[in-house]
Amino acid sequence: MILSTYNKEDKILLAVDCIIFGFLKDELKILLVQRDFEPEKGKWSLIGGFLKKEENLDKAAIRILHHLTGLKNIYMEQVYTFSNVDRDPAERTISVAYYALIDIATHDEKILKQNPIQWFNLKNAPKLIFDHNRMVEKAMARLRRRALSKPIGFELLPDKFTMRQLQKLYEAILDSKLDKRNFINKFNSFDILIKLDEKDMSSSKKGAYLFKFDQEKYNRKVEDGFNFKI
Amino acid sequence: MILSTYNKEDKILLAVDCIIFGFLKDELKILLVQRDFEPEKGKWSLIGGFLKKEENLDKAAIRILHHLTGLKNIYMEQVYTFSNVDRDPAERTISVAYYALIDIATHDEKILKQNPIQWFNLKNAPKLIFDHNRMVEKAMARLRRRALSKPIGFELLPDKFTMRQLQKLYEAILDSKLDKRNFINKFNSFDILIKLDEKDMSSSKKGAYLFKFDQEKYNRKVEDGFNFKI
DNA sequence: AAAAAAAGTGTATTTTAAACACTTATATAT
DNA sequence: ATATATAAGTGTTTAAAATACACTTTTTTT
Repeated sequence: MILSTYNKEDKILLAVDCIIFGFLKDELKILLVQRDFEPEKGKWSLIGGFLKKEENLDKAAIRILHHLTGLKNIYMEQVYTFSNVDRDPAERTISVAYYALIDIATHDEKILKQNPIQWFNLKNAPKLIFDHNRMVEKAMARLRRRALSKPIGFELLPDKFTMRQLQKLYEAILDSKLDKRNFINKFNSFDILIKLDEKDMSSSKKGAYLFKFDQEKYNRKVEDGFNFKI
Repeated sequence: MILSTYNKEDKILLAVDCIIFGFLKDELKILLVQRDFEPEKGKWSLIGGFLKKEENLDKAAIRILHHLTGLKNIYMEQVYTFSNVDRDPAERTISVAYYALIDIATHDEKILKQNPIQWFNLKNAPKLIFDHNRMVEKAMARLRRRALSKPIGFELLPDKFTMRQLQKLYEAILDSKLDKRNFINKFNSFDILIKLDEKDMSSSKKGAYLFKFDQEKYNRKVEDGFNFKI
């Protein structure tokens, strides 16, 4: 900051838009809202709102998500700040994109009480307003990078899940088929799973063992990172 | 964006701060400026300025860098947006950090004509104002990640450079010693270097062959990415 | 009793990373 | 002129990780 003093003329509205990813029935999903004010009223949009003067961006993202979905304690992370001059035709705004990861199975009732909000399969989501599709792409790239460098799943899966569900999650995020045995061997080498005595009978006759994450080891792995090569 | 219409009250000043990395004599450096206005006048700071209403952030970063250093066509990338409420004691501002990579040897004269600007070794740079040290850390983490996933060097080294210089650059960025033979073998496997007939005599009696990047192959590698394991 | 459907499991091969030390060229000092 | 000092240059062996790959188990349904 130099050669430029504070100039009121250049004050601007800052928006926060949330790319909310969920995972259900082997599909990555995204939570969208039907916009209820102009411009672009009625079109599908990311969930968003404006930063208030007395809060920081992380807090704004949490507030906006909570206000519109009732959800609390959700994993969120800042992705990128979008600033094209004409991105919002109504007013010069800049938007900071945040992404969130949600386990739909556990949280669904809460969300769907809210009305104009809806989950879409990422692959056939509608065209969004403004630069929101670019935001989704950028968040998706971030999610992919995250999946390759840290464990993912705790935020997106229910407490108990099968190996197959975990593999399908990775396949959805990385958009590629993985070998069942190699995936399990690899994931087991991270040593962050606890095998339960319980089985999930919903998807096969034999039943599939349920697993949960060892929270402490999981967190340590998130810190340390790893290298998941697909 | 929903349930919240545009509210003038929450307009805010957006700053752009630039973390400018350079490389000279086996050391990573950072370009800092002595702030010439209050608050914190006289203290060392990142180079920065405010976004104008009629430009986007990328353009603002380019303008600010050019205005303060005379430099053009410099590699810049957005890093993160910092928004703590009290980050700037004088006024509620939010700052978007950009990092830039500069080959000091080629550009130095231009920069140093400008007065209160100075290169510091990253390792013994002064304490900076506001949250600028956090910005540097975040940019450094980004630079490290970049070095592990894409070739780096074109932006930071002179056109012609020795293998040793390239290795020292990687060592500085990754903050670890690398084995000379393994580094060369690995880097050669990327097939982006052209060995010249020329030698650099400045650092040894024998002289070291100079290399340059094959621009096209380099760019392709930047696109495709790779996995550089240290 | 046979068929169908998903779960579960291990090994051999290939690729990649890591560890490691001597020779070469040349300027400078004796 | 000879010895010395300095950095450059160069390959191979070993260890670890990734990949490719197919059959058996369990249980329900017919």
